[in-house]
Formats: sequence, structure tokens, C-alpha cells
Amino acid sequence: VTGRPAATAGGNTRSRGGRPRSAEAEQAILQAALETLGSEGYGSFSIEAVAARAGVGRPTVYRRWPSKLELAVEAVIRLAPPLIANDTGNPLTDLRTLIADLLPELTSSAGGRALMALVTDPEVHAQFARYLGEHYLDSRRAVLRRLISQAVAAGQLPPGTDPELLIDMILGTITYRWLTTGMPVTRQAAGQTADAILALAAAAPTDGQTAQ
Amino acid sequence: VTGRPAATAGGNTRSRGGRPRSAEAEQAILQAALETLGSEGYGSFSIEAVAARAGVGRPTVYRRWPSKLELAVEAVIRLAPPLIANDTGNPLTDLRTLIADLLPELTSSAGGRALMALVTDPEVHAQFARYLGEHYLDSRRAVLRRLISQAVAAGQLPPGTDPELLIDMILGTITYRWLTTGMPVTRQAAGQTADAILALAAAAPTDGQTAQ
Amino acid sequence: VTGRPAATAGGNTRSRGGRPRSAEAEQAILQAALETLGSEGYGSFSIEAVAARAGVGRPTVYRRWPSKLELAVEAVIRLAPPLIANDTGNPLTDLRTLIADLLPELTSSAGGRALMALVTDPEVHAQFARYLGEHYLDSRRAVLRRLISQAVAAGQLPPGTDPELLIDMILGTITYRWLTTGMPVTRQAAGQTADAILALAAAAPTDGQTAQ
Amino acid sequence: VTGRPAATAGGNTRSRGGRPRSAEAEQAILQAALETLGSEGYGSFSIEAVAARAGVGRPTVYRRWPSKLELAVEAVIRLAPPLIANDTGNPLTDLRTLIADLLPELTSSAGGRALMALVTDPEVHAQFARYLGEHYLDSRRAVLRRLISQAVAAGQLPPGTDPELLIDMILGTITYRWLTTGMPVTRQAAGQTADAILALAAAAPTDGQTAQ
DNA sequence: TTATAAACGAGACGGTACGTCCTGTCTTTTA
DNA sequence: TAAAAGACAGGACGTACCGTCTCGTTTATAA
Repeated sequence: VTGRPAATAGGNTRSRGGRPRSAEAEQAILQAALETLGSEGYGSFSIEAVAARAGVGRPTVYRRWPSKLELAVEAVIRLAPPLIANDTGNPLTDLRTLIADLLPELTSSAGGRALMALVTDPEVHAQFARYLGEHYLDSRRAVLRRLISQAVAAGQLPPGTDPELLIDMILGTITYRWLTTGMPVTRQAAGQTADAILALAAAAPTDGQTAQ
Repeated sequence: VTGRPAATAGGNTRSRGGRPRSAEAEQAILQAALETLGSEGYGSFSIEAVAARAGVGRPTVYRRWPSKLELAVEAVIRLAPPLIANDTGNPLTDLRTLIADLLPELTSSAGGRALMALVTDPEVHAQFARYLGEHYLDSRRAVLRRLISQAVAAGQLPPGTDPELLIDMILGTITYRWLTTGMPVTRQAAGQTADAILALAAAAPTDGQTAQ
Repeated sequence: VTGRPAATAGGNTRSRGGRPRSAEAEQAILQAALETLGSEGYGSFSIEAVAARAGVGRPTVYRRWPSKLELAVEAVIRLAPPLIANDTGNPLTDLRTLIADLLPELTSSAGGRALMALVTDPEVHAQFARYLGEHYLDSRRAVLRRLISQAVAAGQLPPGTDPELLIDMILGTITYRWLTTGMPVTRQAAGQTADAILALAAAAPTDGQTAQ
Repeated sequence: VTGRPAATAGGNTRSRGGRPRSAEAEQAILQAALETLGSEGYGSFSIEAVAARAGVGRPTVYRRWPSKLELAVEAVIRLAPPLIANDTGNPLTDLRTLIADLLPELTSSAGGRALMALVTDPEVHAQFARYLGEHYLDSRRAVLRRLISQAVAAGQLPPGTDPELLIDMILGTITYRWLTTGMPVTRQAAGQTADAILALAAAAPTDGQTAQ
């Protein structure tokens, strides 16, 4: 893998004549892939099944994505809904609410479970962590980072707060609990954990360096 | 799955006659499974390959473990080395050192990567989170919990410290970073992250409730 | 194969001490073998199935018969009913009746089909033709041969009649038809064919040599 | 079995798209099957071995023939050489020569033994007797039937001769002897038996009915 | 317009692994 | 010391997908 997994998209390299690739087929494949991922999991996710569900020949899939891994990544990224924060005027509350909403949805919905399957799969992560970061995670972290900055500016978090560490702590802790206990992530549990971590961050000494 | 995945001998149920199962075969299978997991990853981990590497017939594997999932879990659990903490007299330092040693090894060694593959696989975690917890994770958490209690007793951490939350925060944060960045976990990075989180925990107000 | 396939029977070789072989087991195995042969055919005839049906361990079968071939032969031979001719005073009629009765039973009953499976299996026949002849076929041919001799003595068949050829012609023709058409052998069809061949034999010139 | 065992292309049914089946693969499989049948016998005849010998994937075999039985039948039928009679002007001699040549070859050559294995296997015969007859045996019987008709026309055999019975008698007798004695069928033995039976048939009274 | 080039669905190709069944051998306990 | 029970290494079974490769058809651009 070269860092850019799919030989798809672009659209600009319409080199010479011939029938162009069908946008309908592409959409149907991605949709079918996401549904299959959500219902079967990544382990039982087969190109054969995706092609069949999309009503498409197998080579039509391979023409676009060289392996089921690339396909799965693309499906999740392209079809994921954007992350949007409320704006109540209280950034810390907004952050807390966002987390409490995000994590349950991420660990239970079809697309969310598909994404978690990809993020937590060791083979995927070795090859696609950077790609996933650039095309998916970074933009979502930016939302959280902005809320944290606003909270610092509003005096709700100390000036020395490391936003990256705080993001990883909140998401990492909840995810880790989900992984190791297998219990579903409820809004309440996610909110409580976020609260506890934010409380710790808020109590950090102003002059101290929490930085890593 | 019934919570105890393998029908692999409590050893006591030698009900009636018949040749007993070969302990050598069992050991060879587990060893081969662990090596295969480490070198190939869980995705390309096949019972066929394990049986061949162990010099054993395929049915001999199936007799003990009904699927590759059960086999992989068992191999990791049974062959994992115990978690042992130093005792320098400073529990916080011991904890920091343990984390700085544990995580790099966990995310790079053969057995460690196999374990991470299992813990982070969504299908595994759904079926085996409880089993993994009881047979593997709980005993290891206990070591960390003990160190935290000692640190609280020594006044290094405030009395209200929630040990479970602290453990999840440290392990979760580092694991999450590893998963989302794909970068190897170095001793230094793990140590720094542990330091930062422990500093936050140490700075928490004594009378406040960090509890969840 | 040594000509005497089974290390069984005898009963006299109770050489040294120890638990004697169970006659019940032996009988149960032979009976189970015959039933299995009749219902499944020689192709799907497995030692495993025979042992299970007989309520016996697999090694108990192997201890007596080294392969399923030996077992099948033994089962057919030991459990086959004797061939008994009527005696109406007319040897040709007796012969005709015997054939008309024998062949349908041979090609439809459990034991009969088992025997046919053995006789007509090319691998069996190569290894066991002599053994089968000595222990089974020869004694049955003798009955037919006696009837033919009586018919010759009674002037119903010419003096030059070759009894062996006549037997092979009658049995061979009917068997061959059964094999190549797959149609069940009825009493009527067997009788008609026997009649036609006996008529040919009866019409042979007295002084001529039919001999082979 | 539907009477036509293989879904193996009348060749005309190229209904809808898709890569057509490889004629090379088909030929290689049939050839390999015939060789394996001849050298191993039907009992040890495995699809696995055939596929390997043909240099073909196992599913490629199963795609054409649902079981080893269908494959074996097809291999024998499709690759069998045609039966061709001499024409010396004396039909009875031609018939006698044909039999004396045919039977030894049938019971000793690779393809011949394969065919005998199929014809004499009780499971095969129950399912494929009609199919074998229509696609193989009938055309070969026609050659013999023609010779017999010529012999009748030439006065060498009586007018009432039943050609079917005569064919079954000759082939059945020789085959039966081969099966029950296990001795190889020599030209001489086959010729002598044919002579004896033809002599009986020739001596039948002209006005009598030998018919069945 | 008419080639031409490429995508399309369909499906066969050589393979690999699956999980099951049976083979013939070997232990172990029970009688 | 044989019997029953059952595990052993091995190997074939028939199935499901893999990723690649023809096919015959369809569809746009380029000549």
C-alpha cells in the first residue's frame, strides 16, 4: 500500500477513450460494502458478498479497490456523516455532549462499528493509520480541538492544557473500556467518563506543564 | 460461546476409558498458534497452517478448539508471560516503569501483537471480552491496581483517586494513539504519556470526587 | 492376501491366557457388516459404520479382519444360507426352478447384493476370487453340477454336455443382463433365460463335442 | 441421477455471458480420470488425485461432474475406442475373432478395466445402467448384432436365433468366468468359449423357438 | 458517422482453507 | 491380555472465496 489505497476517485485522469466508469456502480459498491461491514463484521466481509449485494460483477470491484481492506476503508470514509458540535455557548458542555453522543453511536451503529473494526484491526492500522488519519480522523479531531481551545479561552480549562492528550484520553479511555469489557457504550457511561477526565484536566495547576 | 471457549480439559473429566489427549500435541498446537499469530496476524491465521506447523492432524486441533478464534484466545492466554512489577519503594515510579515497559512490548512482540489483535478485533471482543477479562486481563489489572493503592497510601496520589479510571486512562490513551497513528510505541512515548496522566491525577483536589 | 484372509474362526488357538475373544462381538460384527453391505453397498461400506452398528470398538474389528474387504467376504460367506435344490424327480425342472429362484434373490436381497458387490468388484475379484471360489462358490456350483449330471443320466441333456460351461452360461447370461440393463431380475425372466439356454444345450448333437 | 449424469455441455447452451468452459481442462480431466481409474481402480479413484494429475483445480472438476461416479462414467464413455469388426466374408469367424480380441482387452487394458469396474459396480449399475447402455453399450452391441444377422443370412446360424440372447450368452459367460475365477482372459480362452456357444447356437433346431 | 477503447455482467480459471468423515494405529482403563 | 473407548496423524471429501482471466455486450469519446 502506498498511502493512497484506492485507484479510484480522482476523475481527472480520463486519459483515452472508452466507456467511463459507472458512478452508479461505485456508489452501489460502497453502500453494499458499508452494509455488509456493519452486519457481518470485517472478518466475514467478502468481496464476493459485496459484489453480489451491489448487483455488480466481481472485477468491477477489483477494478477500483485492490483488496477488501481498501474497499472497507473507502466505504467508511466516504459514507461517514460529518461530526457536528452543538453550540450552547459553553464549550465544555458542548464537548461533553459531543462525546456522550459520539461514542455510543460509534460503537453500535453499522457505520460506526465498521469504522471501529477498521481502526482496531491490527492489520488495517499498520497499513492505513496514516491514510485514515488524513482522510477521516484529523478532520474530526479538529472539531474536538476547537472546543477545547474555546474552553481554555473561557477559563474552563487551564492554559497549559494539551488538547491532543485530552482528546486521546477521553476517546482512548472509553474505547479501551468498550474493548476490554465488551459492554455497550451508553450515553451515560460515556458522559460520566468524559466528565471525570475533564474534571481532572480542569484541576491541573495552571503553571504546571501537562505537556508531553 | 459459553464463556469458556475451549473444551480443553479441566483435566478432571476423565470420565470413561479411551486414550487421553496428548499434552504434547496440545502444547505444540498452542505454540504453533502463537507463532503463526505473531508472524501472520489474525487475518491470515489458519487452522491448517497451525496444524502443519505443530506436526499434528487437523482434527486434533478441532477436537480441542472449535474455531480459530477459540484457539487464538487460548494460545495467547496460556502462553503469555506474567506481569511483574519492580519494587523500588516508589510505587508511582514502579507504575510508570511498568507501563513504559509493558506497552512497547505489547504492541511489538509476537505474543503481544497477537493479544492486541484479539483485544481489538470487534468480533473477538464481542464474544470473548468477558472470558479474556477473567482469564487474562483481570489478573494483570490487579498488579496495576496494587501499585496505585500503594501510591495513594504513600500520599503520591490523592485519596479520591479512582484506580480503574486511572488504569483505563493510561492504557487506553496509549493504545488509542497506537491504533490511530500506527506509529510504534516506544518506551519513551509510553513513559511520557503515563507521566502526564499521573501528573493530572496527582494534581486532583484531595476532597473532590474523581469517581465515576 | 494370503488366501485365508481372516485370523478368525478357528476357536481352537486359545494359546495363552488372557481374556478370550468375545463370540458375541464377532457375530454382531458379521451381522452388522452384512446389513451395512446390503443397505449401503460396498462403496459406502465403512469399518466405522460397521463397528458402530455392532456396538463395538473399531480395533475390535481390525483385530479380526485386516480390512473391510476381508470383513465383507467373511460376512457374506459365513452368513449365506445354503443352496438347496428341490427334488421333483425331474432334474431339468429342478435346475430351472433353482435358477429362477436363486438369481432374483441374489440380485435383490441384502446378502445377495452384498455377495454380488463382492463378486463384481474388480478389486475384490482380483484378490479374492480363489478364496471366494473355495469357500463359497464351489460348493454351490456342486449343487448345479449334480443336477446337470442327473439330467444327462436321464437323457434330458446330451452326453457330451459340459456342465461347467452350462453353469457359466446360465449364471453369466442372467448376471450380465442384470448388470448392463439395471433392471431387476424377476423369476419369470430368469426362468425364461434358463429355459432358452437349456433348450440349446438339449438340442446339441449327441456325438458332437461341446467341450471347451 | 436424471439419466444424463453430467452437466457437461452439449456445447450449445451458451445461454448468457461468462467465460466459457475450457475444453483443454475438460480433456485433461477426462484423460487423467481414465488413467487413474486404470491404474488405481474405482475404489481408490479420488477427485483430488484426478484434479492434481490433470493440473486443474478441484472445483473445476466439480463444476462439470457432481461426483466421481459421473466423472468415471463420462471418462470411460468419451475416451473409449470404437468397436470395429473385421470383414473376412465369414461373419461367424468375424464374430469369433471380435470376441477373442475384445474380451482380453476389456479385462486388462486401463480403459477396459475402468469400464468393467463401472459396469460391474452394483452402485454404478443401479444408477447408470440406462445411461451407459444408451451412450456406450448399445452402439457396441449393434456391431455384434449385425454380424449375427449376417451369419443367419449366410445359413451359419439357424433362422430362429435370438441375437440378444446370443450376445448376452457369449459376453456374460466369459465375463462371469473372469469374475469368479480371477484368471486373466486370454484370447484362446475367450475364443474357445465363443466357439462352444456358437456351436450350440448353430446346432439349434431350425423350427424351434430359442426366443425369450 | 464509424471505429476504437474501455467498462460492464457474468462466470470459469487455478488455488487455498474450511470443517467433516473415515482410515488404520496407538494408548489407557476396565474386566 | 483382550475389550471398549477414544485420541492420534493422515488424507479425501465437497464448499466457499480468493484474485485473475476470458467472454459477449454496452457506451462514450476520437477519428
